[in-house]
Amino acid sequence: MLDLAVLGILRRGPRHGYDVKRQLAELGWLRVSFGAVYPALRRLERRGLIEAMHPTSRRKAYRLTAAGAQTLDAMLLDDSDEMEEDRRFAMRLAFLGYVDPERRIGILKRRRTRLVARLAEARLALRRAATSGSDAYTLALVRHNVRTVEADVSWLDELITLARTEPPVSELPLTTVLPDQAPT
Amino acid sequence: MLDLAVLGILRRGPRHGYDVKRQLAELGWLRVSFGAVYPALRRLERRGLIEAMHPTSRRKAYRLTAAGAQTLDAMLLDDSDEMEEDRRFAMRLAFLGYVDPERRIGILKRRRTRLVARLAEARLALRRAATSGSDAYTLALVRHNVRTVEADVSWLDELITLARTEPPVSELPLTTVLPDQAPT
DNA sequence: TAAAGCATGTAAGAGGTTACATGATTGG
DNA sequence: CCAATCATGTAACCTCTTACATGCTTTA
Repeated sequence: MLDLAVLGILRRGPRHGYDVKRQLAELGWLRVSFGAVYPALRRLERRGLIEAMHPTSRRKAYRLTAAGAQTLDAMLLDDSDEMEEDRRFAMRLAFLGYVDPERRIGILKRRRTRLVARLAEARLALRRAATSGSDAYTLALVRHNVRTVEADVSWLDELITLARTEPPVSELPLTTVLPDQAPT
Repeated sequence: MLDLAVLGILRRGPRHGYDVKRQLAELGWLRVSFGAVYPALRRLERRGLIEAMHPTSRRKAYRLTAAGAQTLDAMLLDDSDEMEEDRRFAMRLAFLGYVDPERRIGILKRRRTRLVARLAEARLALRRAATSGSDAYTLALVRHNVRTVEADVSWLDELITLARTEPPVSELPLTTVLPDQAPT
Protein backbone atom coordinates (compact mmCIF):
# COMPACT_ATOMS: atom_id res chain seq x y z
CA MET A 1 0.00 0.00 0.00
CA LEU A 2 2.87 2.33 0.78
CA ASP A 3 4.33 1.44 -2.60
CA LEU A 4 1.14 2.50 -4.34
CA ALA A 5 1.05 5.71 -2.36
CA VAL A 6 4.65 6.57 -3.16
CA LEU A 7 4.28 5.85 -6.85
CA GLY A 8 1.09 7.90 -6.92
CA ILE A 9 2.73 10.88 -5.26
CA LEU A 10 5.77 10.66 -7.55
CA ARG A 11 3.46 10.51 -10.54
CA ARG A 12 2.80 14.20 -9.89
CA GLY A 13 6.46 15.02 -10.10
CA PRO A 14 9.80 14.33 -8.40
CA ARG A 15 9.88 14.42 -4.63
CA HIS A 16 12.34 13.49 -1.91
CA GLY A 17 11.46 11.12 0.93
CA TYR A 18 10.72 13.69 3.57
CA ASP A 19 8.38 15.46 1.20
CA VAL A 20 6.58 12.28 0.20
CA LYS A 21 5.82 11.52 3.81
CA ARG A 22 4.65 15.07 4.45
CA GLN A 23 2.31 15.16 1.47
CA LEU A 24 0.79 11.84 2.44
CA ALA A 25 0.20 13.12 5.95
CA GLU A 26 -1.15 16.51 4.86
CA LEU A 27 -3.79 14.91 2.71
CA GLY A 28 -4.70 12.62 5.56
CA TRP A 29 -4.19 9.53 3.45
CA LEU A 30 -1.54 7.63 5.23
CA ARG A 31 0.47 8.40 8.31
CA VAL A 32 3.63 6.41 7.86
CA SER A 33 6.93 6.77 9.63
CA PHE A 34 10.29 7.50 8.07
CA GLY A 35 11.31 4.00 8.98
CA ALA A 36 8.80 2.87 6.37
CA VAL A 37 9.29 5.58 3.75
CA TYR A 38 13.02 5.37 3.15
CA PRO A 39 13.19 1.58 2.85
CA ALA A 40 10.20 1.77 0.49
CA LEU A 41 12.06 4.22 -1.74
CA ARG A 42 15.11 1.98 -1.89
CA ARG A 43 12.94 -1.04 -2.62
CA LEU A 44 11.19 0.74 -5.47
CA GLU A 45 14.51 1.93 -6.81
CA ARG A 46 15.96 -1.59 -6.79
CA ARG A 47 12.88 -2.74 -8.72
CA GLY A 48 13.51 0.00 -11.26
CA LEU A 49 10.19 1.71 -10.68
CA ILE A 50 11.72 4.98 -9.55
CA GLU A 51 15.14 6.53 -9.95
CA ALA A 52 17.17 8.92 -7.84
CA MET A 53 18.08 12.26 -9.37
CA HIS A 54 21.31 14.21 -8.89
CA PRO A 55 20.92 15.30 -5.32
CA THR A 56 20.27 19.01 -5.03
CA SER A 57 21.69 20.08 -1.69
CA ARG A 58 21.32 17.16 0.68
CA ARG A 59 17.93 16.14 -0.63
CA LYS A 60 17.63 12.94 -2.59
CA ALA A 61 14.74 13.33 -4.97
CA TYR A 62 13.24 10.43 -6.88
CA ARG A 63 11.34 10.38 -10.11
CA LEU A 64 9.01 7.81 -11.60
CA THR A 65 10.42 5.70 -14.42
CA ALA A 66 8.39 4.44 -17.36
CA ALA A 67 8.26 1.01 -15.71
CA GLY A 68 7.06 2.68 -12.53
CA ALA A 69 4.26 4.45 -14.35
CA GLN A 70 3.20 1.14 -15.88
CA THR A 71 3.25 -0.61 -12.51
CA LEU A 72 1.24 2.22 -10.99
CA ASP A 73 -1.40 1.79 -13.71
CA ALA A 74 -1.61 -1.92 -12.99
CA MET A 75 -1.89 -1.29 -9.26
CA LEU A 76 -4.69 1.21 -9.77
CA LEU A 77 -6.64 -1.30 -11.82
CA ASP A 78 -6.08 -4.19 -9.43
CA ASP A 79 -9.24 -4.68 -7.40
CA SER A 80 -8.39 -7.94 -5.71
CA ASP A 81 -8.05 -6.37 -2.29
CA GLU A 82 -8.93 -8.47 0.66
CA MET A 83 -6.91 -6.77 3.35
CA GLU A 84 -7.28 -3.14 4.27
CA GLU A 85 -9.92 -2.81 1.61
CA ASP A 86 -11.06 0.66 2.62
CA ARG A 87 -7.69 2.31 2.86
CA ARG A 88 -6.55 0.74 -0.38
CA PHE A 89 -9.63 1.94 -2.17
CA ALA A 90 -9.13 5.44 -0.80
CA MET A 91 -5.60 5.34 -2.21
CA ARG A 92 -6.79 4.22 -5.61
CA LEU A 93 -9.51 6.82 -5.67
CA ALA A 94 -7.05 9.58 -4.89
CA PHE A 95 -5.11 8.62 -8.01
CA LEU A 96 -8.10 7.69 -10.15
CA GLY A 97 -7.38 10.67 -12.37
CA TYR A 98 -4.38 8.77 -13.71
CA VAL A 99 -6.54 5.85 -14.79
CA ASP A 100 -7.85 5.53 -18.32
CA PRO A 101 -11.26 7.32 -18.17
CA GLU A 102 -13.03 4.33 -19.72
CA ARG A 103 -12.04 2.15 -16.81
CA ARG A 104 -12.84 4.47 -13.95
CA ILE A 105 -16.51 3.58 -13.76
CA GLY A 106 -15.68 -0.11 -13.69
CA ILE A 107 -13.44 0.38 -10.66
CA LEU A 108 -16.12 2.38 -8.88
CA LYS A 109 -18.81 -0.16 -9.65
CA ARG A 110 -16.77 -3.08 -8.38
CA ARG A 111 -16.17 -1.15 -5.20
CA ARG A 112 -19.91 -0.57 -4.95
CA THR A 113 -20.61 -4.28 -5.31
CA ARG A 114 -18.26 -5.09 -2.49
CA LEU A 115 -19.76 -2.42 -0.27
CA VAL A 116 -23.25 -3.72 -0.89
CA ALA A 117 -22.08 -7.18 0.15
CA ARG A 118 -20.63 -5.71 3.31
CA LEU A 119 -23.85 -3.86 3.94
CA ALA A 120 -25.71 -7.17 3.88
CA GLU A 121 -23.21 -8.61 6.36
CA ALA A 122 -23.51 -5.59 8.61
CA ARG A 123 -27.30 -5.83 8.58
CA LEU A 124 -27.10 -9.50 9.42
CA ALA A 125 -24.78 -8.69 12.30
CA LEU A 126 -27.26 -6.06 13.45
CA ARG A 127 -30.16 -8.52 13.43
CA ARG A 128 -28.07 -11.05 15.33
CA ALA A 129 -27.01 -8.48 17.90
CA ALA A 130 -30.57 -7.21 18.30
CA THR A 131 -32.14 -10.62 18.83
CA SER A 132 -29.40 -12.10 21.00
CA GLY A 133 -29.81 -9.26 23.47
CA SER A 134 -26.42 -7.60 23.22
CA ASP A 135 -25.82 -4.61 25.43
CA ALA A 136 -26.53 -1.07 24.33
CA TYR A 137 -22.95 -0.25 23.29
CA THR A 138 -22.41 -3.30 21.13
CA LEU A 139 -25.73 -2.58 19.50
CA ALA A 140 -24.87 1.07 18.94
CA LEU A 141 -21.60 0.05 17.33
CA VAL A 142 -23.16 -2.42 14.94
CA ARG A 143 -25.92 0.00 14.02
CA HIS A 144 -23.41 2.76 13.35
CA ASN A 145 -21.51 0.35 11.17
CA VAL A 146 -24.60 -0.16 9.02
CA ARG A 147 -25.19 3.56 8.70
CA THR A 148 -21.59 4.23 7.74
CA VAL A 149 -21.61 1.65 4.97
CA GLU A 150 -24.94 2.98 3.71
CA ALA A 151 -23.44 6.46 3.54
CA ASP A 152 -20.44 5.08 1.66
CA VAL A 153 -22.65 3.41 -0.91
CA SER A 154 -24.59 6.55 -1.68
CA TRP A 155 -21.36 8.50 -1.84
CA LEU A 156 -20.07 6.01 -4.39
CA ASP A 157 -23.24 6.55 -6.41
CA GLU A 158 -22.42 10.24 -6.51
CA LEU A 159 -18.90 9.41 -7.66
CA ILE A 160 -20.21 7.14 -10.38
CA THR A 161 -22.50 9.78 -11.82
CA LEU A 162 -19.63 12.25 -11.55
CA ALA A 163 -17.38 9.88 -13.48
CA ARG A 164 -20.04 9.52 -16.17
CA THR A 165 -20.50 13.23 -16.76
CA GLU A 166 -17.08 14.67 -15.94
CA PRO A 167 -14.67 15.10 -18.82
CA PRO A 168 -11.37 13.33 -18.14
CA VAL A 169 -9.06 15.21 -15.82
CA SER A 170 -6.16 16.80 -17.59
CA GLU A 171 -3.12 14.69 -16.98
CA LEU A 172 0.38 15.83 -16.30
CA PRO A 173 2.85 14.97 -19.02
CA LEU A 174 4.98 12.07 -17.88
CA THR A 175 7.28 11.05 -20.68
CA THR A 176 8.02 14.62 -21.71
CA VAL A 177 9.80 17.28 -19.73
CA LEU A 178 10.18 16.58 -16.06
CA PRO A 179 12.27 19.11 -14.21
CA ASP A 180 15.56 17.66 -13.08
CA GLN A 181 15.37 19.75 -9.93
CA ALA A 182 13.05 18.78 -7.11
CA PRO A 183 10.58 21.52 -6.25
CA THR A 184 11.27 23.23 -2.97
CA MET B 1 -5.60 -5.15 19.77
CA LEU B 2 -6.24 -8.84 19.28
CA ASP B 3 -5.42 -9.34 22.95
CA LEU B 4 -8.09 -6.84 23.94
CA ALA B 5 -10.60 -8.49 21.63
CA VAL B 6 -9.89 -11.96 22.96
CA LEU B 7 -10.09 -10.89 26.58
CA GLY B 8 -13.31 -9.05 25.85
CA ILE B 9 -14.91 -12.06 24.20
CA LEU B 10 -13.77 -14.36 27.00
CA ARG B 11 -15.21 -11.93 29.52
CA ARG B 12 -18.63 -13.16 28.37
CA GLY B 13 -17.75 -16.74 29.13
CA PRO B 14 -15.36 -19.54 28.14
CA ARG B 15 -14.70 -20.05 24.45
CA HIS B 16 -12.30 -22.06 22.35
CA GLY B 17 -10.10 -20.50 19.68
CA TYR B 18 -12.19 -21.35 16.67
CA ASP B 19 -15.23 -19.87 18.37
CA VAL B 20 -13.43 -16.69 19.39
CA LYS B 21 -12.44 -16.06 15.81
CA ARG B 22 -15.96 -16.75 14.57
CA GLN B 23 -17.62 -14.42 17.05
CA LEU B 24 -15.22 -11.63 16.21
CA ALA B 25 -15.96 -12.07 12.52
CA GLU B 26 -19.73 -12.37 12.98
CA LEU B 27 -19.88 -9.09 14.78
CA GLY B 28 -17.78 -7.51 12.09
CA TRP B 29 -15.23 -6.29 14.59
CA LEU B 30 -12.05 -7.90 13.54
CA ARG B 31 -11.28 -10.36 10.80
CA VAL B 32 -8.23 -12.15 12.03
CA SER B 33 -6.78 -15.41 10.84
CA PHE B 34 -6.19 -18.54 12.89
CA GLY B 35 -2.50 -17.89 12.59
CA ALA B 36 -3.10 -14.89 14.81
CA VAL B 37 -5.72 -16.30 17.17
CA TYR B 38 -3.96 -19.41 18.43
CA PRO B 39 -0.63 -17.75 19.18
CA ALA B 40 -2.56 -14.98 20.93
CA LEU B 41 -4.27 -17.49 23.18
CA ARG B 42 -0.97 -19.15 24.12
CA ARG B 43 0.56 -15.74 24.77
CA LEU B 44 -2.30 -14.72 27.05
CA GLU B 45 -2.10 -18.07 28.84
CA ARG B 46 1.62 -17.67 29.47
CA ARG B 47 0.92 -14.24 30.93
CA GLY B 48 -1.66 -15.80 33.22
CA LEU B 49 -4.54 -13.73 31.85
CA ILE B 50 -6.53 -16.73 30.66
CA GLU B 51 -6.41 -20.41 31.49
CA ALA B 52 -7.23 -23.53 29.52
CA MET B 53 -10.03 -25.73 30.81
CA HIS B 54 -10.21 -29.53 30.72
CA PRO B 55 -10.70 -30.08 27.03
CA THR B 56 -14.19 -31.27 26.22
CA SER B 57 -13.90 -33.38 23.09
CA ARG B 58 -11.05 -31.97 21.05
CA ARG B 59 -11.86 -28.36 21.81
CA LYS B 60 -9.57 -26.39 24.04
CA ALA B 61 -11.65 -23.76 25.80
CA TYR B 62 -10.10 -20.89 27.70
CA ARG B 63 -11.51 -18.86 30.53
CA LEU B 64 -10.56 -15.44 31.85
CA THR B 65 -8.61 -15.40 35.10
CA ALA B 66 -8.94 -12.70 37.75
CA ALA B 67 -5.70 -11.17 36.49
CA GLY B 68 -7.10 -11.24 32.98
CA ALA B 69 -10.24 -9.40 34.06
CA GLN B 70 -8.09 -6.77 35.73
CA THR B 71 -5.92 -6.36 32.66
CA LEU B 72 -9.02 -6.07 30.48
CA ASP B 73 -10.30 -3.28 32.71
CA ALA B 74 -7.00 -1.45 32.39
CA MET B 75 -6.99 -1.88 28.62
CA LEU B 76 -10.52 -0.53 28.34
CA LEU B 77 -9.57 2.57 30.27
CA ASP B 78 -6.34 3.16 28.38
CA ASP B 79 -6.96 5.95 25.87
CA SER B 80 -3.43 6.53 24.72
CA ASP B 81 -4.00 5.13 21.26
CA GLU B 82 -2.01 6.56 18.48
CA MET B 83 -2.09 3.71 16.01
CA GLU B 84 -5.28 2.22 14.65
CA GLU B 85 -7.26 4.70 16.72
CA ASP B 86 -10.62 3.96 15.13
CA ARG B 87 -10.53 0.21 15.33
CA ARG B 88 -9.24 0.29 18.87
CA PHE B 89 -11.98 2.65 19.94
CA ALA B 90 -14.60 0.41 18.29
CA MET B 91 -13.19 -2.47 20.33
CA ARG B 92 -13.35 -0.53 23.55
CA LEU B 93 -16.86 0.65 22.83
CA ALA B 94 -18.04 -2.89 22.21
CA PHE B 95 -16.91 -3.79 25.71
CA LEU B 96 -17.80 -0.51 27.36
CA GLY B 97 -20.50 -2.30 29.32
CA TYR B 98 -17.74 -3.90 31.38
CA VAL B 99 -16.34 -0.53 32.38
CA ASP B 100 -17.29 1.16 35.62
CA PRO B 101 -20.33 3.30 34.67
CA GLU B 102 -18.78 6.42 36.20
CA ARG B 103 -15.90 6.26 33.75
CA ARG B 104 -17.78 5.56 30.56
CA ILE B 105 -18.60 9.17 29.82
CA GLY B 106 -14.97 10.14 30.31
CA ILE B 107 -13.86 7.64 27.70
CA LEU B 108 -16.48 8.86 25.25
CA LYS B 109 -15.58 12.49 25.82
CA ARG B 110 -11.89 11.94 25.26
CA ARG B 111 -12.72 10.17 22.04
CA ARG B 112 -14.84 13.14 21.05
CA THR B 113 -11.98 15.53 21.70
CA ARG B 114 -9.71 13.52 19.43
CA LEU B 115 -12.32 13.36 16.70
CA VAL B 116 -12.82 17.10 16.82
CA ALA B 117 -9.09 17.56 16.40
CA ARG B 118 -9.16 15.25 13.40
CA LEU B 119 -12.08 17.15 12.00
CA ALA B 120 -10.01 20.32 12.08
CA GLU B 121 -7.19 18.53 10.27
CA ALA B 122 -9.57 17.13 7.69
CA ARG B 123 -11.05 20.58 7.06
CA LEU B 124 -7.58 22.02 6.68
CA ALA B 125 -6.75 19.28 4.19
CA LEU B 126 -9.94 20.11 2.32
CA ARG B 127 -9.06 23.80 2.10
CA ARG B 128 -5.58 22.93 0.91
CA ALA B 129 -6.90 20.53 -1.71
CA ALA B 130 -9.52 23.01 -2.89
CA THR B 131 -7.09 25.92 -3.33
CA SER B 132 -4.21 23.93 -4.78
CA GLY B 133 -6.44 22.73 -7.58
CA SER B 134 -6.45 19.01 -6.92
CA ASP B 135 -8.40 16.83 -9.30
CA ALA B 136 -12.04 15.94 -8.72
CA TYR B 137 -11.36 12.54 -7.16
CA THR B 138 -8.83 13.71 -4.61
CA LEU B 139 -11.22 16.47 -3.69
CA ALA B 140 -14.15 14.09 -3.38
CA LEU B 141 -12.09 11.86 -1.10
CA VAL B 142 -11.05 14.65 1.23
CA ARG B 143 -14.56 16.05 1.35
CA HIS B 144 -16.00 12.65 2.16
CA ASN B 145 -13.43 12.34 4.91
CA VAL B 146 -14.74 15.53 6.50
CA ARG B 147 -18.33 14.35 6.30
CA THR B 148 -17.49 10.98 7.82
CA VAL B 149 -15.74 12.50 10.80
CA GLU B 150 -18.63 14.93 11.28
CA ALA B 151 -21.05 12.02 11.33
CA ASP B 152 -18.84 10.24 13.85
CA VAL B 153 -18.83 13.24 16.17
CA SER B 154 -22.60 13.57 16.21
CA TRP B 155 -22.89 9.83 16.74
CA LEU B 156 -20.60 10.16 19.74
CA ASP B 157 -22.84 12.89 21.08
CA GLU B 158 -25.74 10.47 20.93
CA LEU B 159 -23.66 7.91 22.77
CA ILE B 160 -22.74 10.41 25.45
CA THR B 161 -26.35 11.36 26.15
CA LEU B 162 -27.18 7.66 26.14
CA ALA B 163 -24.46 6.99 28.69
CA ARG B 164 -25.81 9.80 30.87
CA THR B 165 -29.40 8.56 30.95
CA GLU B 166 -29.00 4.79 30.59
CA PRO B 167 -28.85 2.79 33.79
CA PRO B 168 -25.70 0.66 33.94
CA VAL B 169 -25.89 -2.51 31.88
CA SER B 170 -26.32 -5.61 33.98
CA GLU B 171 -22.98 -7.35 34.12
CA LEU B 172 -22.32 -11.03 33.98
CA PRO B 173 -20.98 -12.47 37.20
CA LEU B 174 -17.30 -13.12 36.80
CA THR B 175 -15.84 -14.32 40.05
CA THR B 176 -18.81 -16.55 40.81
CA VAL B 177 -19.95 -19.61 38.93
CA LEU B 178 -18.49 -20.01 35.49
CA PRO B 179 -19.44 -23.27 33.81
CA ASP B 180 -16.50 -25.59 33.47
CA GLN B 181 -17.84 -26.75 30.15
CA ALA B 182 -17.51 -24.63 27.05
CA PRO B 183 -20.84 -23.83 25.45
CA THR B 184 -21.51 -25.64 22.20
C1' DT C 1 -17.83 -43.34 2.78
C1' DA C 2 -16.61 -39.20 0.98
C1' DA C 3 -16.97 -34.35 1.30
C1' DA C 4 -17.52 -30.40 4.02
C1' DG C 5 -16.72 -28.21 7.90
C1' DC C 6 -14.54 -28.15 12.60
C1' DA C 7 -10.33 -27.51 15.20
C1' DT C 8 -5.51 -26.71 16.44
C1' DG C 9 -1.20 -25.54 15.36
C1' DT C 10 3.56 -23.90 13.01
C1' DA C 11 6.94 -21.37 9.86
C1' DA C 12 8.05 -17.82 6.79
C1' DG C 13 7.47 -13.49 5.50
C1' DA C 14 5.07 -8.88 4.66
C1' DG C 15 4.72 -4.57 6.22
C1' DG C 16 4.74 -1.70 9.41
C1' DT C 17 6.58 0.93 14.24
C1' DT C 18 9.84 2.71 17.66
C1' DA C 19 14.08 4.13 18.84
C1' DC C 20 18.26 5.49 17.65
C1' DA C 21 22.25 7.81 15.11
C1' DT C 22 23.79 11.53 12.36
C1' DG C 23 24.24 15.80 10.56
C1' DA C 24 22.78 20.11 7.60
C1' DT C 25 19.96 24.33 7.38
C1' DT C 26 17.07 27.98 8.91
C1' DG C 27 14.94 31.43 12.02
C1' DG C 28 14.80 34.28 16.05
C1' DC D 1 24.57 30.99 18.25
C1' DC D 2 21.07 28.03 19.76
C1' DA D 3 16.91 25.65 18.94
C1' DA D 4 13.85 23.87 15.81
C1' DT D 5 13.14 21.77 11.78
C1' DC D 6 14.79 19.40 7.79
C1' DA D 7 16.68 15.16 6.02
C1' DT D 8 18.37 10.39 5.60
C1' DG D 9 19.11 6.21 7.27
C1' DT D 10 19.45 1.56 10.26
C1' DA D 11 18.22 -2.19 13.64
C1' DA D 12 15.20 -4.49 16.58
C1' DC D 13 10.84 -5.67 17.10
C1' DC D 14 5.63 -6.31 16.64
C1' DT D 15 1.56 -7.93 14.72
C1' DC D 16 -0.63 -10.02 11.56
C1' DT D 17 -1.17 -12.94 6.95
C1' DT D 18 -0.42 -16.85 3.98
C1' DA D 19 0.45 -21.31 3.39
C1' DC D 20 0.95 -25.46 5.12
C1' DA D 21 0.27 -29.81 8.10
C1' DT D 22 -2.72 -32.60 10.65
C1' DG D 23 -6.62 -34.98 12.06
C1' DC D 24 -11.50 -35.19 14.05
C1' DT D 25 -16.67 -34.95 13.26
C1' DT D 26 -20.91 -34.36 10.97
C1' DT D 27 -23.90 -34.86 7.07
C1' DA D 28 -25.61 -36.25 2.57
